[in-house]
Amino acid sequence: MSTIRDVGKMAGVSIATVSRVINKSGYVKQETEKTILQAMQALNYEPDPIARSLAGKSTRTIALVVPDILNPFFPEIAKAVEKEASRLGYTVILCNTDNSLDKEERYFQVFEQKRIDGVILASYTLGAVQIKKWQKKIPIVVIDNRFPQHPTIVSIISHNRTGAHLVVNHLLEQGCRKIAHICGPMGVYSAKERYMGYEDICKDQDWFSPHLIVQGDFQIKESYQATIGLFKRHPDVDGIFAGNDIMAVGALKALVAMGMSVPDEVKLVGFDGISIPLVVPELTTVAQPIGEMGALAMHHLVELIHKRPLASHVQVLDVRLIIKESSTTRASKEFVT
Amino acid sequence: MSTIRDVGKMAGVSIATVSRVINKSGYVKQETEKTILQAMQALNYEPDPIARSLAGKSTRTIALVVPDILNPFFPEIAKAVEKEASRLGYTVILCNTDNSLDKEERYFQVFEQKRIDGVILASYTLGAVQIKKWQKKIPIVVIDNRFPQHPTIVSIISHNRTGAHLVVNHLLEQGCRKIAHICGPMGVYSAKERYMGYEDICKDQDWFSPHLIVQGDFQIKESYQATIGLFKRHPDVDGIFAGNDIMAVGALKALVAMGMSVPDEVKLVGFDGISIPLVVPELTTVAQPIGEMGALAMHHLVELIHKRPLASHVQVLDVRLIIKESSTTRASKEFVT
DNA sequence: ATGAAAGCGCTAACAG
DNA sequence: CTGTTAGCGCTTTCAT
Repeated sequence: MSTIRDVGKMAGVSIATVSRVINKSGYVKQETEKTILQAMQALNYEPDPIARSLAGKSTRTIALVVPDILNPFFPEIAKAVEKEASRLGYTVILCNTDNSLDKEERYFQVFEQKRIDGVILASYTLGAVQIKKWQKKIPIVVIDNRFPQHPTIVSIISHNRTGAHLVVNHLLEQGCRKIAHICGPMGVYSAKERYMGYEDICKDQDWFSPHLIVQGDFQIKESYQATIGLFKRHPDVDGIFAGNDIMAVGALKALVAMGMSVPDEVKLVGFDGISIPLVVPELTTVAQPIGEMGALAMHHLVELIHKRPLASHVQVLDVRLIIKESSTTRASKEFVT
Repeated sequence: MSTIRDVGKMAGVSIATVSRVINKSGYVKQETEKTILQAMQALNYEPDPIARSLAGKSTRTIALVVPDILNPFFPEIAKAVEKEASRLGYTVILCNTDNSLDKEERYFQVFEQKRIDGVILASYTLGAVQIKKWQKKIPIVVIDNRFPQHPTIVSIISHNRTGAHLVVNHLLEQGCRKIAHICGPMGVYSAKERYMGYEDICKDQDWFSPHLIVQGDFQIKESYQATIGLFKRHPDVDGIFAGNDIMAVGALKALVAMGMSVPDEVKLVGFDGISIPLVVPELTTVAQPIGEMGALAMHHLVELIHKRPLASHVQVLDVRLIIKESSTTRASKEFVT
């Protein structure tokens, strides 16, 4: 591996000048620049990122923190973030927290130590106060969560409440007369918004009862149990809005176990729009623009890193209802070839 | 942030001595060490990893290369790798290649440049020759693949052929009389082994025909099409062994689309044992010890990094058949609470 | 427009 | 056992 000194020597200039052309900083005569560029080519020179980091500041590395990489939502985020990062010349380190505050704290310490340039944070455990604390030391973009009381926290989120409206209206159109909701953790903004969206529309229906809302935790298992419990109390539920796709899977499994058919007896809708078709029948869901969220998060993070002002700290993206089999009256059996 | 010099000053010793205690290298008087440790505490000193990397060699960073982070198999690997890496004080950078040779090459160039300590490589596109080329520059552990012709390539894989035997025998026991196989890319060792395992047992059955083997590519979509095609030619197939879980999902969707019931008319088995329950009915599958594979890969990689000899270059792990609903005659409907 | 020189914070001979 | 010193490869004033 050749160094900046080799290039300087070959081009007959000082390393300072070489550095200038590497960084496109300061003035360099066209001609000199050309000579240097040629020398770089000839020597197959690549600036050493570690030395640059030590001398300068940036490590061109960002961290992606997710609560549970096994939930397909996060691989999709990861894919988008990584793609965009790669495009921008950044490297992504992956951090799985298992929803543990402790791990999150430890990671952030590592980030500071390793001089990570920025963090894309998906967390339902870390509070606004902690985030703001770390934010002083390192740029952070929050994804799929927000803190309305703390508008200085940059976040990317989608229209959860509107999405919930889409779900409930769709279910009503499909003829449902008793729609239940399996909600996510109420401490989580997006879960709460989805819940409120459900309530917005349902609370005025004559069949409505608060008992139709059961608590999940964004995991399959809990949702399975919740669904079983729900039907013990309300065997006549004919529509379920699950707070995310994973919980919809749990609900579906419960329904099948109880011998109920989807969508004939109960219609089921999820939320997230994860692209891997999890179940048969395929799930109707509200698709968040996951790829866009990841790319946008990366984009905003870079703006933060360069201390450029952001047009808005909170970006709310549109969602759309993807209607599949789990919520529509079964059509004639056809199959695509 | 305090530096090694601050610590030296405070403890009244040279930076060399401080460095010695940091690295536990060379001799340091007990007493001196204590003083230094105290100074480190007092100053809240943390050695700068970047400076260490520049002066020394290791970056304590490894790369995890996966072909498709959306396939749930890889998040499971990622989780295990990251967990073990984190435990060992390593950071993991995530690289998604979309099965593109080009991207893989580019990533390896970045690894070299960034002085990544090692790579855990899941790839079905990179050939043994390329791997050996890179291996000269950077330690590599291959996961879920192997190159029998090139025993110097360290790899972690499981008993795919045996797993396939388990599947076929199980299907036969369940009364299947015509078992098809949706295989993965024949260039991929594990896919081939699974295929051979299938063939080992099936080729002597009176119903056997090579046309019962259809080509998939480890993706849902292709598998769906393959299944449709298969049944056009062989409507009497009553058992399917899919080369991985994702393809089993594709097959299931096709079967449902064609109006066939699983497991009543056709029994279906996958391979991988991904932990997220993908479909209803739940999939019978051959579980690879995914977590163990990830952890072991990380472990071996660290051995390579430290140039310690490996007991064996190729480690083959046991698999086990997980019997679920997709392959067993439907039992009476009970549900767990 | 270019160069000289002083670091960034640490490791690793080498010398005592 | 400990200190001195020379880098690692680059960025960045400060001169010229």
